[in-house]
Amino acid sequence: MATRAAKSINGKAAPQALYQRIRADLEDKILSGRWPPGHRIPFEHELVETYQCSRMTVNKVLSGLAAAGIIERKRRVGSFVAKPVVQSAVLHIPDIQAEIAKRGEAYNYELLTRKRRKATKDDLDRLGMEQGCDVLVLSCRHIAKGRPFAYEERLINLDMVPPAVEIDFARVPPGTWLLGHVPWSEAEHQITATLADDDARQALALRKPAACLVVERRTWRKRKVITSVRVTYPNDLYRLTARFTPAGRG
Amino acid sequence: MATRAAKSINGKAAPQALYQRIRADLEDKILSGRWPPGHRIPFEHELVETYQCSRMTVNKVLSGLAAAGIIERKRRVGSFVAKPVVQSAVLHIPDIQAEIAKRGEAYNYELLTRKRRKATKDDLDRLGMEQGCDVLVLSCRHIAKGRPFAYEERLINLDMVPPAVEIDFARVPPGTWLLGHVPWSEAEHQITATLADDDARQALALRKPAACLVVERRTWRKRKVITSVRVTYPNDLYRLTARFTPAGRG
DNA sequence: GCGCTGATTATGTATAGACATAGAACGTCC
DNA sequence: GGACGTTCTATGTCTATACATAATCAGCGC
Repeated sequence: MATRAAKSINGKAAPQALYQRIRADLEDKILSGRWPPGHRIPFEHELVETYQCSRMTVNKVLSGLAAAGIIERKRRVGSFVAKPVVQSAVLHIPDIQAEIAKRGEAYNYELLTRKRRKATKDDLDRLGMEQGCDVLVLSCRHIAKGRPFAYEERLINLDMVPPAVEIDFARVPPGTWLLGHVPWSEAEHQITATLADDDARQALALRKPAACLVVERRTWRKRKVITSVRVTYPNDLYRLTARFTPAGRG
Repeated sequence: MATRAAKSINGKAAPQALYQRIRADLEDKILSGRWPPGHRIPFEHELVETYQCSRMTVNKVLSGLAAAGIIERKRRVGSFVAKPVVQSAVLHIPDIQAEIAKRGEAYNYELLTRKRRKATKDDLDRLGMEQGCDVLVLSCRHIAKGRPFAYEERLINLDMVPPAVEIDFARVPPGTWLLGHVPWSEAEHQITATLADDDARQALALRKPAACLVVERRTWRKRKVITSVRVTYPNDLYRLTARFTPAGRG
């Protein structure tokens, strides 16, 4: 079993070490959604059978996945795909609905516009894509204590998230739905301060120009963009906090 | 060697598993600064001697530390304490000087005020501390291409960083110096958009009120605050980006 | 039905031994 | 001196085995 070199598992390029290939294999099953959150991972002894290696090796893989928060393990019970993290401990720009609820304020949400179209050049720009795709274009606003709290403009890549077209986003905010249903592997935020543009000013019911915090986020799965969103917060209503520890030092 | 239970290494509470205690022990040596960046970690076989365990066990510890970015390992060479991350891959609010240099723009820096004092109530508030301490109070501005780029107000906890009092911050920006000389274990950012206050407006040479991005950061080592800084960027000159991947999914 | 007990089982931790491999150090040859 | 192989060694990976431990489950007595 110690022979290195090729021995491809399911036909993809072999990284090198056996345990890395096993890990890549399992991660792929999970991140691709084939094994959804809550799905039971085969027992260690089954994986030993599957990959024809020792238990120590699959144990190393599973321990690593658990440490990375991708799976959860319970003694005597088994290992399961972890629920997607609603809110990364790292960057606290979560689901706006949950955010407001946590503060104990009344939450309200309104879908302003919804359009499905082939991506325009501008859409592709915002998504950071080259190739065309179908997109769902949404704008909405979030209301806390009766006051407009955030204005959200979102693009969803329908090629990556076909089910999104079926969802009634007049009832459930797109961010909430996406967080709960679409696994992602990478995210990028850009944060700027600007004076609200006309759309935003209208949606936020701002009389005169005001400083706003603008958060633009793009989310990927496997190097393909899932969604791009720009959220505009009036200056006095939002405060973004990010707290972290250099990897693993907690 | 398989006897669990106590067996305290260096007299601190034993987490439980041997490899966890070894890890805690090494991490402590590193984060406390006793083993500074670049310091050579004992060879695996030496650690085996020290902790009286098998090489697999110390290997697991060292691999973990390497995965967490706390140490770097090189075959045939050894393991070394990693250089402090100048710029976390996670939150990109780095050294302003380096930032501007990377853009290839002319950089200039001016110390505006410097004061040493017993922390006032307000200072303690900004540091998030209860207990009094000595602080160094600095304000300065960063200039790119001849134009004020950022206004920085900083507090340094001199109890945590005594050498700071010796440094000539008219020559080297405090952020640059601190990043290079003081290890930290945790940081928190708060980001808001506001209209520049008077101090900031003057320092940034803004004629009229303008939307500014305000980044407040506090940095800790071992639960004690090292420094607190508030940086104000005129709206059109700065864009904060944060890119990340849920732990370990790279 | 209820609560206790003990068996079962998957994971958690640790071991010793083995071979692979990258890269530094050293020596050799031209 | 500089371009080469060779050796040496610390880390990288893997195995087979062992025992610990937590949680579940079945069986028992009442």
